[in-house]
Amino acid sequence: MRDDEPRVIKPGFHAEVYAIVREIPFGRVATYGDVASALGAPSVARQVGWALAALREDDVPWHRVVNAQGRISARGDLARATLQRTLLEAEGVVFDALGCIAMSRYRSRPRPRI
DNA sequence: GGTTTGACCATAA
DNA sequence: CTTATGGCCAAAC
Repeated sequence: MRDDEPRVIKPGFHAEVYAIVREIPFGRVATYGDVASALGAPSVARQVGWALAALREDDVPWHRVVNAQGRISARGDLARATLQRTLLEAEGVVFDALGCIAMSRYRSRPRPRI
């Protein structure tokens, strides 16, 4: 094990986040706020993003999580943003000319975990 | 311990 | 359209 990288020793919050994200159906998306709400804390959207940024597992469909505008939020990481879009399109999710997803169609409300 | 940061959100200008 | 601001809270430093 390497300890030169941030690693989750004792998954607490992130484990919950990952559990929610894993529940998002194929071809559907959820917002950071939706995931946060499913955790019972609508205001922890930032931490959801933080948790996904720290994600190192490959069994979590992180690409199905977008921001409230239906756009990809990868900040400076362009490679990740491109990958996310590619993965979503592979699931049949369509982006418009502005790079937005029609949330009214694809949005999925995660089942509350509380 | 306090401070900073962040894949957010809503609102205002 | 862009930029700014306040709020939120976990993790990293």
